[in-house]
Amino acid sequence: MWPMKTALLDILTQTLTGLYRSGVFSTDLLAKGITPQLTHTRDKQFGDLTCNIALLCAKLLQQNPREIAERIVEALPPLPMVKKIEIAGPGFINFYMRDDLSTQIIGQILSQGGEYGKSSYGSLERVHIEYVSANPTGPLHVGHGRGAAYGATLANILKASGFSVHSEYYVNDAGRQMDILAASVWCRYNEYCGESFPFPDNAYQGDYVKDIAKALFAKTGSHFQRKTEDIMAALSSVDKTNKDTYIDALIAYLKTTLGDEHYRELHQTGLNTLQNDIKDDLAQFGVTFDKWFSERSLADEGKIEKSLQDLQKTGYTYEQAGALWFKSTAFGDDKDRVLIRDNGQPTYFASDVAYQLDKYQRGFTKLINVFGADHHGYVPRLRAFLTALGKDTDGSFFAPLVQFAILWRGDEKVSMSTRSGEYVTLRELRNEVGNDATRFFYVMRKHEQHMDFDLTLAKSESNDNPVYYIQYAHARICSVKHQLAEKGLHHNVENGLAHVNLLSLQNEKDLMDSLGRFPELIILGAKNFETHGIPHYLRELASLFHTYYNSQQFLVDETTLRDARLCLVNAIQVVLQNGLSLLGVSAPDSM
RNA sequence: GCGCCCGUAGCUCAGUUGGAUAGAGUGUUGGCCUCCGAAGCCAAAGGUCAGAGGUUCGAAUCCUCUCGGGCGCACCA
Repeated sequence: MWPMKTALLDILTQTLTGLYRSGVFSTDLLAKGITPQLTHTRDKQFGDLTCNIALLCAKLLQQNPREIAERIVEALPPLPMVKKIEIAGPGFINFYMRDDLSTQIIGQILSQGGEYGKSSYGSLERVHIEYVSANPTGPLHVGHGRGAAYGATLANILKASGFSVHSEYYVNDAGRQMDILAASVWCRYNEYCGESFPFPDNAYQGDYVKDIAKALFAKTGSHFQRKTEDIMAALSSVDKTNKDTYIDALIAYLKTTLGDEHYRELHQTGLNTLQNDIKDDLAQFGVTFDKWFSERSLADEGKIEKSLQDLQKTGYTYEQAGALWFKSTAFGDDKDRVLIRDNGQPTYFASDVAYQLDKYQRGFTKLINVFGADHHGYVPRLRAFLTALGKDTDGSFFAPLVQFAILWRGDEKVSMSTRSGEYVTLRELRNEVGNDATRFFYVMRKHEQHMDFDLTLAKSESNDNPVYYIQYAHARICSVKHQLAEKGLHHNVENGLAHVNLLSLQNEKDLMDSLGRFPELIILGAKNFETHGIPHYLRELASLFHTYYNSQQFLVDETTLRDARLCLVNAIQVVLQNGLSLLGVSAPDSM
């Protein structure tokens, strides 16, 4: 159906131009930005495809919409794919497509197989997609999981739509949070050595910190140990009621007492352990990246300095109180932002400026930054500097926000706090619910929609999860094929394809219609950066199949009808597989 | 206080970018296995699209306000 639809749309567009040139229409609609649109009808009494262009331009042309529709229909060239055209209601133009058109889709799907659904819509445009990018200061939690599932699925959708996609995880391996992690590891390590120095409130509380400390001790012995009284003495002048200054003082003390080399080793141990853990976790979740991009490498390679120079050339920077500021308010941000702190250290924002510019310099023409919704306040300042540097003038920068998955344990909301270490990890969720259900569940909701994730329901009644419904349809198809072989029968595909016209039941027509919509569904997802259309579509397709299965026997005695039905069933299987594959969900033969 | 996201069936969510009678799942009620897998199918019931204005041929969708929920507002990342 899809190639026909675009072809018909082209013809409609040409017809409108023709009507303007020949003076029938007083206005060039296309020049006014009014373009025809073809949509699938919800009700078959209105045909297969419908166009509302006459209604849209009625005011502009100062004509009755039905009259306009008539002019358009009269001007259309002969359309071999169309059975009937009707003008209905206030002025809709309804197209009834030829019946054999929809049956052709079966042959197309069977010949394309795993390629069916893919298109060249993206024209191999180079897209950079960054997602997850969680700080390596602890294991991924269920909030990160949603971003991971969304980003990976979106990347798949973009690839299938003909974009050249490069995916990246930005590793925040520099900055204060990593120092706090290092300090946290060291405190646990020192405890392990037998010291009784109190663990700071705002250090990372999770048990994984203890594991890292233990491993560090096993590897290095008590080399990093410091006596409690020595630490107390060193920190005696620090205000212990202010958590932030206290932990910063502790970090400064560690850097001094351990020396550069050993501090780096401590720092690196925490980083490596957690990053590997995250990498492993995501790989098991079916989420992999083309590149893990190190924040620290930007500073090491002088890219921060370079991009700040570029930014300074724009004139939108200034110095105040010893710090370098970016005048982001000139571009709609709430307040100006610090680039270089008064202590000479670049901020996270400065790194990100360099990172985003680096993406452009690597030749990407479309940048997608998947953010957690709690970072939405960060987007205006990113847009601000891109605007200042003349990037994103063509709307090449996107920042889809993924809302939180709010966890519920029965009626109780699960509180999430990274610092306190009280949160459900992605790994726990995967182990209890399963990868398939987890991935499916995450992307079946619109990414900007808040999502309720009821753990007790997901765990105790996982059979109710819609992913099983779809997988069951696939397993049933496999089972039918198994039965076919057991009965000693053979599926003659050629014969079936030659007689797809036998598939004339309403249910069969609905199925073919649905199969034909798959490619444009993927493009729609790529256009809007939306993943939830695929799960909804697959559920609907599975539902149509289950209805079909219950109402008709596939393995009938009439060879030709059987061959034709099995062709349809095979086509359904292909689309189920292709669709599930986009979601990173398996299509099991049996369950 | 300011900004962003959201409010659709008892619950969880779709709604083809402003179109024709607002749809699914789940839950409730009642049916369907001598038959390719009952993790399935069929049917019934369930709505002032949070509320009030406005824009127009036409609004769940767009603009304003009100109410309610979530999240942000660092020289943290």
